[in-house]
Amino acid sequence: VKTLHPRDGVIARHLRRVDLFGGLDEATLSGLASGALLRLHDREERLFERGSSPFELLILVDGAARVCLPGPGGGEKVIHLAEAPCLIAEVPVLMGAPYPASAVCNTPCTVLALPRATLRELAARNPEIPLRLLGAAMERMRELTRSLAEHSRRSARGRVASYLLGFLGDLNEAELRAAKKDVASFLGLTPEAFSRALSTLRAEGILEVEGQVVRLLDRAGLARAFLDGEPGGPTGGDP
Amino acid sequence: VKTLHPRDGVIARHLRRVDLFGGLDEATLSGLASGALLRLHDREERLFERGSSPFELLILVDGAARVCLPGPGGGEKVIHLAEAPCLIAEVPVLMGAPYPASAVCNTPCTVLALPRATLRELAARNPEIPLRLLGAAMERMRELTRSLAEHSRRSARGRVASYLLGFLGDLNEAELRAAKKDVASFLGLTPEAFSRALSTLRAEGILEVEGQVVRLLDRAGLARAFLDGEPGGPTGGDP
DNA sequence: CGCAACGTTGAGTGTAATCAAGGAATGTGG
DNA sequence: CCACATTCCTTGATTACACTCAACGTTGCG
Repeated sequence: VKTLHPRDGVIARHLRRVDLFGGLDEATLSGLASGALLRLHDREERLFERGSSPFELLILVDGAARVCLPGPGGGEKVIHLAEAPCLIAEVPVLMGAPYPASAVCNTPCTVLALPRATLRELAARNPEIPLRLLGAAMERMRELTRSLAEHSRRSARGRVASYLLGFLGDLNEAELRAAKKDVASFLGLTPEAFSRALSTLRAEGILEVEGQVVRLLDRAGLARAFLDGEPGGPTGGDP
Repeated sequence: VKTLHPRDGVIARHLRRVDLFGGLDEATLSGLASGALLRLHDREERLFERGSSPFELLILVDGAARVCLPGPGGGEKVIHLAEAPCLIAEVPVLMGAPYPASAVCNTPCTVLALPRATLRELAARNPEIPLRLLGAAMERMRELTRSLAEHSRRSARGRVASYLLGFLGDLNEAELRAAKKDVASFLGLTPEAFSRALSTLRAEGILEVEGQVVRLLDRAGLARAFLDGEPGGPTGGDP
């Protein structure tokens, strides 16, 4: 870990990139900036530990991290893949409750840390802030329920296709900012099963994989794979 | 649906049974009570629909319900089993965001509905309230992450054991307040797999099942079943 | 009194986990 | 700069588990 002390303008610029703070006025932003710390973390460094108490709001401004629960056999189950710019574990910091999971850097990460005291002070002056944090929490929740439903899908193929569709968005090329084994864990698969699913999709000419870069060749094909294993197929209605 | 208009005292008494409102002062409670509606729902009636916007906070004061996402083949995937007394979907109502899932009564339900306007008004006067709601949201989140991790467990046996341990708590007899097929769905299993898992545990003398009533005979045995299929078993350390 | 939904059991199949091995990539120390 | 170690990724063979399909007993409801 390495803490930087750049001019305030730098921090404010980082803050503006985060959706959460995008629309705030200059005064509030500089207030946030002056209370914040900028830190650099190496790969595999831990941002926080499950069970410990948060004393600052973490904002990932650059890099990627994974949020995971300790698995039974010493392994870990990834429950969230975070990519900058985003907030991490905003709910615990608001509540003062212990972290429900641990976070580890997948790449070198630039993190903005906002002490609870500063956050509360600013929240008191600007009621917009807690509402936005709550909104972020809501988003996280939606994502978790989606993951949960997704895990009930039968085929590995379908789950991988679903993930890639959400991951690629409108682009037809993107980089997995996590080890494949971690993506596999996130999807509730073994690394082998994930690798095989990718191989199949590649063999079908649907995509190309080069290291961590995924290139989409046939969006319709991926959409078809996504529907794989759906019992009823497209449900038209009951006669 | 049937709306009741009991004396205020009745509603306040219901409110006090909910953890969320347990510690509030009389004035606040009666304020809440006067703004609330008491409703009775039949079995299989829907409390709210995925996608629609919440205009009131729902408090389940009696009965049980399931929260579910529409499955692909017309089926449904249960993501939460709610038992009175508890709050339902507190985050959407706070944010004004659409419900991420639907809720259906498993049994006849008594529900207290608190309009958003009333809730906000009270929240403004008593800052304790939004904090408590946030706490409830936090709890829900913790549960979701737990479920997610649980779904990665290999064996149906282990998942069922895990669920029962949490479900029974300190008691050694409790009633599933949901159809077995819904519990199965919640656990990410088919009804058949769930039934078989229960059969196995019963055959081993670990528990008895009578309709929806589960009686625990061998807590240590259930704990052993819970550890079933753990790759490393109890990890002592590396030589 | 039938109808429908649920729950249980049986038999067969398929998919993903497991075990095993080799190759590629990354990072460390001489 | 190169040997070495470690981790990750991939592929193959095998197995085990849960899903599917099917039949039957039961319960509750119209």
